[in-house]
Amino acid sequence: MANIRDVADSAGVSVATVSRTLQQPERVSPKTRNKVMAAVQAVGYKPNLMAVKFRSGKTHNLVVLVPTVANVFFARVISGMQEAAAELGYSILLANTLGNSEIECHYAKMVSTSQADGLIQLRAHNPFDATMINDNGLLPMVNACEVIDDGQYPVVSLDNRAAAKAMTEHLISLGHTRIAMIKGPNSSPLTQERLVGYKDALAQANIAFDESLLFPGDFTLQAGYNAGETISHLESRPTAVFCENDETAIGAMQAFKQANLHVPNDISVAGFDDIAFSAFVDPPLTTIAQPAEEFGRTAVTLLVDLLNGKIRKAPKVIMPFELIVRESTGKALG
Amino acid sequence: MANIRDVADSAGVSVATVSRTLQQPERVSPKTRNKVMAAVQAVGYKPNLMAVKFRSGKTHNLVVLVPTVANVFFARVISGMQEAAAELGYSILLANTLGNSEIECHYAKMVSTSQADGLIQLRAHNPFDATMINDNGLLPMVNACEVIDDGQYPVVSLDNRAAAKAMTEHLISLGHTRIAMIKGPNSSPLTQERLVGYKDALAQANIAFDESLLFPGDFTLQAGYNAGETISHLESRPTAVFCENDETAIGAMQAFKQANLHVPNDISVAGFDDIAFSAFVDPPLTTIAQPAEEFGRTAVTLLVDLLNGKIRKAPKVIMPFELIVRESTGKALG
DNA sequence: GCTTAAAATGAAAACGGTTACATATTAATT
DNA sequence: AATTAATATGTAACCGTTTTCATTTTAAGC
Repeated sequence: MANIRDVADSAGVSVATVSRTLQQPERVSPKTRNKVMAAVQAVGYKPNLMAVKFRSGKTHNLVVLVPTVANVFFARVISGMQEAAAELGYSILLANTLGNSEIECHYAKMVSTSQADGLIQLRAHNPFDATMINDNGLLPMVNACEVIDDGQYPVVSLDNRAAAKAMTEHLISLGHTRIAMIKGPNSSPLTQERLVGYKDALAQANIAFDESLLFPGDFTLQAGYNAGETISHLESRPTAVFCENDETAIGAMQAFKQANLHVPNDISVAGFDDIAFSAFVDPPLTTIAQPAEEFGRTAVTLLVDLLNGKIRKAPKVIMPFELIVRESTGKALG
Repeated sequence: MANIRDVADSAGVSVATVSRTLQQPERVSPKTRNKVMAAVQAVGYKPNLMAVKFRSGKTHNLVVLVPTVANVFFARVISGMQEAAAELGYSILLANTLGNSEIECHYAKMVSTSQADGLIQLRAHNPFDATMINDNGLLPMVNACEVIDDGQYPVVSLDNRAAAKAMTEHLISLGHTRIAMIKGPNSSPLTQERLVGYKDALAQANIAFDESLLFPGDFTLQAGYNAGETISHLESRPTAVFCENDETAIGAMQAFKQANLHVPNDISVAGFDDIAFSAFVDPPLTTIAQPAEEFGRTAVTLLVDLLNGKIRKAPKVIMPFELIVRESTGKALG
């Protein structure tokens, strides 16, 4: 592989001149510039970017910790990250952590070992351990979607409480009073927030909160199906079910259909996230749209700002949500 | 940040000894080994992996070109890659290329500029251009899922022709003779192969191939929906539709329902891929299961073998498929 | 205890760039 | 034409490792 010295020799100039020609062409005379460019072509020179990154101390890599890349919502977020990163000249190193702290820690080390400049975490968990503390304080991280809100790191999130409240209000406005909720994993703060929003709406409508209408889940189709089955066979069935994500809702709807319950006549179902599938299930799912790609873009932008020292205090960005009413929710009958 | 020299000073040894202690501990005496280890702890040393990679010439990064990370099937493939890569000590650099050759080319450059050791391409397209040719021939690449079968690069794929034939035979065995096909993008060889398999089965059953039963698609829910709508309003409707992936099938089913067609009584629907959603739609989708994660694992393993010079001739790995019969396909009525 | 082989360690070069500083060249000013 | 300023180029140090080769220390053999 030809290196910069080969180019210098071929062009009859010094390596410094070659480097300058490639980095800041305006600093070298047109004549030598041409000579150098020709030599680059002639010897087939490709700068060794590993050397560049090493020398400059900037890798232009960003590590992204994703609980599951197979999650459709995260896939959209990642897509947005890729775009923004490409525009800003960064590459994304994607880690599929399965929510495992050890795996997270492993990838987080890439930041402390100079393999990546910063990290984006999509789970409410600090992936750094004591051995990774930097001399000058915190390692550069941005926390998105699922967030730990301790003011240390920039955060980009949704007002999950308000969104859950809006959805619950929608169900209440349709006449529902027995509204079940299929939750996400308890470990996720997001789940807690949405629960609070749900309670807010109930309280506001003077509906007593009923613990027995809460069902466990983990954001998967299967968990939604399982909870849906349980709900189907309840003696006093709720008339509406609010699911903490769309996969859960789709799984639950499937269980209802197999139990011969009609959605929404027998039971209304609402989701959260507005993944692509939600508009194509039967009936199309009422849900909360989140600007997933924008989450990704914003997280990357914040992180790059952080790396460039453009951020003093950790900002907290709240993204807008939108209630999407489709056909899976309807008037409470009976 | 403490470097290897700080450790050497702190331990009172040379940098060479520190390096050896960390790389090949057996080559240094137990006494100094302890001294060095203690010094590493004391100064909080973390090797700069950028420097290591630069020096060693091995980045242990693999670039993966994915047309869309948001595609559920690819998400599973990526998941398998991550696993295998982690086991082998490699990192995955994921590029969301949107099937755009320029973006692919941009990321492919990472290999020729020593930012990554090799590349995995999930699309049937050579991402390298003339400027990226290596002195010693081809750049290390493995082609998976959608493949160009020119014998230059290792390949891991499905026998798409056989799989499509199996599915078509299944439909024929249910009494269907007018079987429509909603295709993938024409640019994909995979689409052509599946079409051939479909024709194979028709020919074998002495059913004339009818060009008018072919509908265009691009693997998205929306394309499936659009084709489904068209099919619904056909004067002489087919009794079965074979879709080239599950998203397409789910989109089409939705269109059929909205046209008041019952699946499978009025029309049978079959998909391809067996994504998670397929078991949770109504009715559950008959499809071809592909070992997606295994595709990813195999691709990574092949690439690493290639990098280690363990491969002489480009191997061609054919993964097994499985026909999954669920409730979206049924006997042809009338 | 002396010689020799083996093991442990250190000094310094190398990897491929960037960049501060010194020097040479050109242009501008009088 | 001489002086000065601006521009262009070259020299060499540097980034943090690994690794070759030389040297020192330790162990083994007699």
